[in-house]
Amino acid sequence: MISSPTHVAPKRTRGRPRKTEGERDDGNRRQALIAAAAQLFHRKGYDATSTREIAAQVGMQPGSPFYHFGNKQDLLLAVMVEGMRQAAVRQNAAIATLSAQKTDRDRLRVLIRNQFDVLLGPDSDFIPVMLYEWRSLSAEQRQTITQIKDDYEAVWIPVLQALHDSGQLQAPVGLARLMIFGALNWSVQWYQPPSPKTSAKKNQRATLDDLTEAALALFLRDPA
Amino acid sequence: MISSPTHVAPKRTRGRPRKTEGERDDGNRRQALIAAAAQLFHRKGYDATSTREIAAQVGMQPGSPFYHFGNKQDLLLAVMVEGMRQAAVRQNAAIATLSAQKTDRDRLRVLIRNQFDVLLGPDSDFIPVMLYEWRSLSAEQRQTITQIKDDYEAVWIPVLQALHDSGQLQAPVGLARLMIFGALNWSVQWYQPPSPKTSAKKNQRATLDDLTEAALALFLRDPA
DNA sequence: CCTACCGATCGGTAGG
DNA sequence: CCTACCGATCGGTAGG
Repeated sequence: MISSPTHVAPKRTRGRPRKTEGERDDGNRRQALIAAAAQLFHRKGYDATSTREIAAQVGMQPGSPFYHFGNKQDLLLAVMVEGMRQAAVRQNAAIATLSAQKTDRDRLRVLIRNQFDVLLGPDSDFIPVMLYEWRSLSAEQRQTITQIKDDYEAVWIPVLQALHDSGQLQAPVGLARLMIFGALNWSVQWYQPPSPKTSAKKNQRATLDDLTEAALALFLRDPA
Repeated sequence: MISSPTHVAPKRTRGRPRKTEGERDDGNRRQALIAAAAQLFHRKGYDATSTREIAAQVGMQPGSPFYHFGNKQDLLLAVMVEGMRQAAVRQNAAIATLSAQKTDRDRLRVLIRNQFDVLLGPDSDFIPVMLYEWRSLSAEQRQTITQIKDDYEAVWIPVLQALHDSGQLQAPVGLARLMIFGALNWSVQWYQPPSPKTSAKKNQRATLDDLTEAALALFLRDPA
């Protein structure tokens, strides 16, 4: 076997960060761009973030993101699609763990808790970008996201309907769903996680579990 | 009395729109800039709106807004301050009309209804800009808005506390307030007013009164 | 993916 | 408030 140049095992300590030669590089840089974009779009907003900043964050040159994405808008769409993919995976997993004898209230608890996790937990840059940069998408791109989001939210409908039928949820299901999502999604604007250092102190901030129980207490009545 | 030049009553049909000569012009152009900025910031976002567009909308030259405002950020702040001023005026007026024998539920209804009006009613560009362009303010400007907003929201606290004490509101008052505002504020993202033409038709959209009743049904239990 | 580059736009200013 | 202007930045591209 003729040794190819890639066998030389070059010790590159200079230059941009690159995958070791044997590694499959397929979507790796692309994923890095999406993650960097999500973080910057979340922190500074879409319009206020330059493609140069995103490139710099992953060690690329200013023009290089356009090798992976046709334009800046496509990168924004990729962030949102990736976020919804993760959210749906988590939501499906959370639902799957529910045993049959759980109550509808338990089901809603799981959905709400997962939503807070997606909004405020680790790796939670993607969904806030989707929620707050919707306006920057093209009409066609919005359709794409709308479809994905509708699928995600559809899981909530039967749970809310069951709660409505049993009298635990009084508002019309359609408006209730919109307002509940609003109450949860808005937490991105004000929630600050409890600092681990002062965890023993008195001025503890609310945990995601606290938020979940507060939401349930706010929306649901006791079962009849 | 010597006739001053302003008495000539010049018939200007050319040139930029100007106030008739006798009129006091003090903050008039400034107010026009604020209103135009509010509309454009609401529709396109702060970063995506150029000061040139704002100037054009009120018939000014590209550099002229900077005669009224030191920079673009100051104009954004002015939009928000004006919005909060209007919202506070309306809220105070709404509260003042409440007779003493009204229930706490009635009080909350009035507050929620006013909030929907401020968010979705006529001249409702200002508050959405405040809610969704917060990030674009400087740290100092945020303090200014925070104080005004705290005053506005303070009115809600005793009402929510009373409802909590009587068992109609079960969630902790602090978190309940944040989530209720979230549910209401989020309506900016999805609400579309009923079209007047098809008002007799079947596919009616919700009115602001509908939203208010749905919100009350969602948050409150029947009094004990 | 880098190099080198461009046209367009933008916030803001000097001077009247 | 207009005229005239500037420096900076930005999204994006050609060619390798």
